[in-house]
Order: sequence, then C-alpha cells, then structure tokens
Amino acid sequence: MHRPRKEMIAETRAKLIAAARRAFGTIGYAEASMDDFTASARLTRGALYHHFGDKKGLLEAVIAEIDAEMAARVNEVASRAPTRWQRFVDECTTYIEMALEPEIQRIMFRDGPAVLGDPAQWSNANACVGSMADHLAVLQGEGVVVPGLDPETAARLINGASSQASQRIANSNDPEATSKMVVAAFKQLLEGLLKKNGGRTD
Amino acid sequence: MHRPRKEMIAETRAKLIAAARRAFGTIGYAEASMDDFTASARLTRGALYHHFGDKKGLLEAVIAEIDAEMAARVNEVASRAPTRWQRFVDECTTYIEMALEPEIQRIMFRDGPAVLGDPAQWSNANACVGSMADHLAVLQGEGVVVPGLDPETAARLINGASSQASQRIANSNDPEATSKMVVAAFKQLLEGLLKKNGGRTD
DNA sequence: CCCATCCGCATACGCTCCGTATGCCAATTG
DNA sequence: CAATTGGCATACGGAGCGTATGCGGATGGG
Repeated sequence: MHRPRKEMIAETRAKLIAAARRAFGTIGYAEASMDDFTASARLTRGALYHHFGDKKGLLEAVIAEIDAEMAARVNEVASRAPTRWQRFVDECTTYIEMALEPEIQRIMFRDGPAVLGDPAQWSNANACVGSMADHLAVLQGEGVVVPGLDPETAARLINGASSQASQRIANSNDPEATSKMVVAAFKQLLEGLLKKNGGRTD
Repeated sequence: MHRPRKEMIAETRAKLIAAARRAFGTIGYAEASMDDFTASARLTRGALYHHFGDKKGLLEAVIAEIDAEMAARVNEVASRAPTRWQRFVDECTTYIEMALEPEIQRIMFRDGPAVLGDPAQWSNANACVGSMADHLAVLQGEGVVVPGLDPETAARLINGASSQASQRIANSNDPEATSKMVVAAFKQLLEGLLKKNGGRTD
C-alpha cells in the first residue's frame, strides 16, 4: 500500500499541476481559488506552497508542461514535411491548430502574459519559438528566405500573428470557414519572408 | 466655487479613469487596490461602483480612452504619407512606436486581454485595427495588395505581429538597435501582402 | 423662497481569499 | 528502534472586494 516516498511526492506535484491546469484553463487564473482546486485534488494549499512557492509558481509549472507538449507535437508534425520551407509552414499551421484549444488560449495567451509578463522572457517555455527560429536560420543559409533578418525576431513576429490567427478562428461562429480565410492570410504573410524568384528551388 | 452638477460628475469620472490608468499602467490591474487608487483621486470605491459598476467596467473605460488616443495619432500620421501603401506601412510603424509605452503594453496587451478576453471582441476599442482593415481593402481594390484576402483578418494578424514587435523592442537592452531589426523584419512580412510577389506556393 | 425629491458619493459590514506560522505524522536513516 | 527529516495539513491575521445603507447638497416645482 505504501509506495516509496519519491513517488508520492511526484504524484502530489502532478495532481496539483493537473488540477491547476483544469482550473486555469476553464475559469481562468484570477478566478481560480487555491482552496478550491487544491481540494479538487484532495490536497490543501499547504502542499501548493510547499512545492511551488505560490500561485504564480504553479502557473509557471503548468505553462512549462503545456509548452513541452506543444513543442513535441510541432516537431513531430514538422519532421514529416518534404521540404524545409514546407516544414516551416507546417510548424506554423500546426501551432495554430493546437492553439485553438480554449485551455491553450486562456493559459498561454491571456493569463500567462498578464501574470508572468512578456512570454518572450519566460525561461522554460520557448521551445516552439526556438525551433521555428532555428528553421528560419537554416532556410536563410540555403537562400530560401531573405537574408539580413534576425531569425529569432522573425519567429516572434510570426508567433504573434499565429496567436491572433488562432483566436480569430476559435472565436468565430463558423470556425471551418474562418479557418480557411485565416490560414490563407497567414500563409500570404509568410510569403514575405521568401526570396523573390528564389523560393521553391527544391 | 460650486459649478453645475453635470460638470462635477464628469470630473469625478475623469479623475477615476485617470487614477485607474496610472495604477493599471504601473503596478498592473490585479495589484491595483481599488481603495488605494480611488483614494489617490480623493474619492472612494463608492464613486467607482456608482459610475462603472465594478473594476472591470473601469478598465473598459480606460481601454476605450487609450484606444481613441492611439487611433487619433495613427490617423494623423498616416494622413501625411505620399502613397496608399506607404500610408498603410506608416500606420503600422506608428502603432508599433506608440505601443512601446509600458502603460500601453501593460493595459492593452497584457491585463486587458486577461480580464476582458480577446481584444478582437472589445466593443469600444478597435479603432486602430478598423482603419488598418479599411486601408487594406482599398489597396486590394487598387491592385496593390493581393486579392482574396479578408482585410479584417489580415489586419488582425498584422496587429498581432505589431504587438510582438513592440514588446521585443521595449524589453530589449539595446532598444535602438533592436528597433531597426524588428521593424525590418516586420516590413519584410508586410511585403507578403503585395502583389507581384514571386514564389507563391499554395 | 422653501420644501420635497433625487442622486452622487461615502461609510459600514460580512465574506472570500491569500500568506505565514505552526503542528503532526509517516518515511527514512543509522 | 530511536531520532530526525520533511511533506503536507491546520490555524490565524490581514487585505480586498461587493452590497446595503446613509448622508448632504443640487435640482425643480409651487
């Protein structure tokens, strides 16, 4: 019945993160009572303060978990693309698709920035943007993308457009149709990064 | 000494908005105590509840004020551009410049969305995006911008990129240099909207 | 000019939530 | 088996918020 202590500890951490993620993703960070969601995990605030310091610390843990999931999925999808440019485009569109989840929008796009500040400065949640920037750098080296751009900067701008894209689709009353429009506009913007006459050399 | 009642009322409304704007823009919405910032305007929460219903209502009023200011400035600058495309680009870069203010970033990009939801659905704060969408529509009609795009959608995506651009510049430790890089990348993205762009792939 | 009404705003109260200090018990260690 | 560590719960004080209530001065009709 009594499992080793390390496992118990890891389990309560996981329970807290899961409960918090559910609460933050539905009613939102500000409305989520620590007493309530710790109780929903059969724990108390005592455990929360012990493991995460405070409510913000717990939010950071939730965000790190989500970011890792998103990065894993993005990398998996991108690895199946035929060309490097296509791979980059696929990364972006997969990102947009994932970000349709209300939980993602709420935690990563709304409450996260409000509580923790500029996402660009989150220490443990930049996997997605990082890999996009890497791909952009390679594409520049290959002459597909215009030279002179800072890859990280470009990736951030695109990330901003992506999150808007997701929000627009998610809040539409006809998501199917809106999705087509939004993704088309998004891809059009990406075209601006391509070298003229030099794109699609593959 | 006793001025008409209407003026007094307008004055307390203005005082509350100004005090809230200062508090929200510096310490942030969540940390701003209603007791504190109403007191700083020599008022109490009673006045706040009477005029704005609650803290969120006051935030809406603050946001409406800021949005109006930004739209006015954007329109003023844009009206001096030689060509329509340049006018559009100027709108965007002016927007980015204004958004460098910490107050704007905090209220419009961070706390606002967290408290009031997707900015695209704010009823009284879409003047900037609206005028950008209008200009895009005109540019499409003139054949400068690729056809088939929904102007409002494109404007939203660009807006997302713009806000990231501002945040990146504002949080840089060398804003001058960063600004050049970011604006260059931003303009490059806008190029994607222009017709006669080679390398279209979809 | 006076009085009744209205309403803008302040005050008072109870509640919820949060952070810290403290305590308890199970698991580890020698 | 005793000692100790530390994971987690409990207890307490304070701050902030929303609502109900009260006050005083401006307003408008007689």
